[in-house]
Amino acid sequence: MTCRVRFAPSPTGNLHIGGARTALFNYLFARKKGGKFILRIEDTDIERSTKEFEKSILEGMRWLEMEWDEGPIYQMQRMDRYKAKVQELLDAGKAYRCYCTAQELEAKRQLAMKEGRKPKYDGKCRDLEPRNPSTQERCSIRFKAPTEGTTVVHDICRGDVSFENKELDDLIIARSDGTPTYNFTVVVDDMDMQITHVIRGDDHINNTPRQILLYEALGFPLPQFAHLPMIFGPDKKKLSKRHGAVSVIEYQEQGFLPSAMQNYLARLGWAHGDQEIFTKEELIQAFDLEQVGKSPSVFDIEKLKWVNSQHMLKLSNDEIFDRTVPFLEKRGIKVNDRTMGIKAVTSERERGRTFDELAEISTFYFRDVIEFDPKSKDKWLNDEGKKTLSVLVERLSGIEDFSDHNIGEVFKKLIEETGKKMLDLAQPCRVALTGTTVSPGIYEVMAILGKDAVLNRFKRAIAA
RNA sequence: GCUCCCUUCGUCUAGCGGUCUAGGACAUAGCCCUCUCAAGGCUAAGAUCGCGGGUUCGAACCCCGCAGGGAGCGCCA
Repeated sequence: MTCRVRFAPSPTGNLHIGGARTALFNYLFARKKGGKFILRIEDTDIERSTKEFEKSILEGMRWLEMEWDEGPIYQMQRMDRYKAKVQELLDAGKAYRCYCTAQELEAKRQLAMKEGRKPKYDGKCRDLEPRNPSTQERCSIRFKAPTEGTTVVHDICRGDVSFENKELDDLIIARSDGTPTYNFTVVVDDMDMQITHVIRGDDHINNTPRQILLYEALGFPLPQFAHLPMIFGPDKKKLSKRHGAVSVIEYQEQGFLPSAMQNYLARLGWAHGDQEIFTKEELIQAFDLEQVGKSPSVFDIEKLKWVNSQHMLKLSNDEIFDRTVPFLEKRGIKVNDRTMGIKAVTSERERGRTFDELAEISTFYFRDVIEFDPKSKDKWLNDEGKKTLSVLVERLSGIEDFSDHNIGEVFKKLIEETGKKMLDLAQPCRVALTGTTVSPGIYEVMAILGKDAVLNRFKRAIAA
């Protein structure tokens, strides 16, 4: 039987880091096994679901290159199917109508907590004589769960986890407005979609025994379960807005590569020996659910940046440039000369760990007027520095072919004549040209900028 | 409170009874390279394997307690 897995986000927020990792593991598993990866939108929370969030989730999926084979399937379009299944359980006596009000239930919950009991439904309506539903009295439908015995979850990642059925209560499968609830729809959907492996976050493990009971009541064979450990923020608390960027699209906006994000996310809770850097193909090849760890991991942006830099190193200069352009444009820079642009960005490529960083440090090439960093200016654009620049203006003007090599010759000659150190020549140039004391090799910078720009910037620095 | 789960350097992790005086990676520090900064190379520091008991000739790995952390306990998903 071919494997069928699904990712089932609810469109009540953007695709966040944790969701993306879950999606990725499903995706990798499906590809590795030659199975199907299905996308399902769990949009039954009408209050909070929006089309915008759904679009954003799909965008995130596409950005991370997790192509789905089927779907998206919308739960809202399957209402009739759920209702039919609820009726089936009702007819079989495996579910019953509950007339308790939400307020009543909430009061009982509070009381139970206060008294140190587990706040579960007391079964008040469980054995009520069935009333005539046509009276239109508001009621929810509850699943009649077994009160004794043990339900064992055979989990691929964590082994066997057992629950006493008496700890589980009669969960509501349909609200009083007739709409089905999560634990019920997941089961019906996974059954109908013939899901073979349910791979999801381990915040769902406590729901799993209930779902197993539902499978049994509905007379369906169980899928395999795999619960993935959570991803935490630096404070070891569940990742949330407080930790900054949680949504994957924000990482796209920060100039990370999809392949790097995949790589980093895959290594959270999973490892393949000592290997750190993986291509997508390598991930698919090496991925194994049984190797997934059990303990939660902390999301570390620094390591993500490093992984990203490693993936950037593999790109061609053209590709690096093309991916940097949007980030230059964000800074109001329009690159007219592509050849020059490629040279400029290439000269900086090892200095940026994301495309956003790369764009930032490359801007000086494209601005007509650069700003001097105050500290750098004080240190290097002093009388001595300006004198040096003046001499250079004179010497450099004489160069016809303004090349790396020829510029270097001028510097060497000047050093020979004056006995000055290279540092004392290079730094004033750097500040004059880039505004800071950090840049690629100074000959290279000059050659890329071109003679006119260099001389203009020198003159402006001397006058500053 | 109750139920379930987790626990190896600051962080991600390797380890699946002897090869562990615990390996790699990020971050940190230093050195090399060098016109600055990166990249790259080398080195250092950093984990009494949460704690306490067992089992065993032998335990990070198996068992039992304890502690800490997390998740769930919704007419949310």
